[in-house]
Amino acid sequence: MSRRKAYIEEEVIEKAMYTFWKNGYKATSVRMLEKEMGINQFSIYASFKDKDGVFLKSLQFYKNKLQQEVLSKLINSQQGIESVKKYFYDFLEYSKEEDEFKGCLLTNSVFEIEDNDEAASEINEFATKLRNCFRDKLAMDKKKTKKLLDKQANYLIVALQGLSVASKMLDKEQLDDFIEVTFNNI
Amino acid sequence: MSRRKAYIEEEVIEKAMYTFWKNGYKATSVRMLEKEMGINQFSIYASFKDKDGVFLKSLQFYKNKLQQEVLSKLINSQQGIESVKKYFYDFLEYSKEEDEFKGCLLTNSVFEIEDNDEAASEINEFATKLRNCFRDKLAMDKKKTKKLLDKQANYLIVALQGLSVASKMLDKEQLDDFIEVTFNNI
DNA sequence: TATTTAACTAAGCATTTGCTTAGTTTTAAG
DNA sequence: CTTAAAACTAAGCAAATGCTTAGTTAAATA
Repeated sequence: MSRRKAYIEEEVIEKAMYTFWKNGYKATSVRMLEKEMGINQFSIYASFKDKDGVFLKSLQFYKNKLQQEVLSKLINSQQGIESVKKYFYDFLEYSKEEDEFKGCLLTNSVFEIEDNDEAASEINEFATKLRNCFRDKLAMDKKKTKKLLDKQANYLIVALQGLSVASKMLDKEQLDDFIEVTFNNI
Repeated sequence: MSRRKAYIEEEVIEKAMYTFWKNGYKATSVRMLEKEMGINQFSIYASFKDKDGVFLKSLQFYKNKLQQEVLSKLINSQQGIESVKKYFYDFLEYSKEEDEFKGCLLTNSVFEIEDNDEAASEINEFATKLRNCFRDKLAMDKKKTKKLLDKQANYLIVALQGLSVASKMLDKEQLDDFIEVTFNNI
């Protein structure tokens, strides 16, 4: 009855995601998205409503990818805290492209989502999932009080955010050192 | 011979700094600066050349303020690592205004300065100064190898960046916990 | 007091922003 | 083959962006 879409939404969202990841939300214009996604502005608005809609889908795409390629391996691992340490390294690998560190799209976006509650929810949701996972892993190793588990899980989350920011400025060795010290007393 | 300026540059830069701190570089328009600084656009351009010029001066103002109100007290303290821990708390106090946490202007700006080398230098300069200070404090407490001092000083820098990001999302208690665990590790 | 220099005001410039609309092409059902 | 619904193209909209310019006012010096 009607014409078919000439693009696959998930494919163009992946391209949008990389554009947002590279430049940030505000520095990415709809013209840039048009170019990078390879579709007309009209199609962008028809498929995703507005720029915020594209951004939200991009965050979700990133989140799912990070979930599948990094977090799920951590969750499925039988190891305790050592596998969280490995998560940190895997995340660092994941967060660079052609040796250009770009940090974590979710963490970077914390600075850009003041007027976008849905995006903020996406970010908090992943942080919570990660925190719970860290908590479980911490619980595997030693007997710890509930309070200490919470404290150390939060600590790991914030450390990861620091690592995300720092990956924009520091070299690999310095980041390695950070991870090592982070896990010394946990 | 000529008319006097109706404003003091340092005073209007302080106002600009708070505007950038609150909104970030890209989300701050020259019209907003005009309003917040209380002077005409022409005066902004006459005094500071362009928007980047205002931003750079704002970063320098922030840096000097942080230096005087937080870092210098750390440097002058006779205590060792405990005073670094206190620096973290002082920084958190410094980084909020009317209970609205805003993180660290320098750290926040890491995401906004891709085309501004001078601004990047300002940020790196302060990080280096801080790292050296941390290094000195760490050296006071115990005998440590040079390599370990470097490692732990870097660790504290990255932890501080994490704290800056996290201060936008977490509550006071969680941030307290982070600081506590951070210093268990060194 | 007259002159000269710089600081001011406010209007306006070209460009870019997010988004829309008018009109055309594709597709599948009737 | 006709029809109708949706996907396309490209031009264009109002508003916002960073920055400039033409013209006015203030003040220190001669």
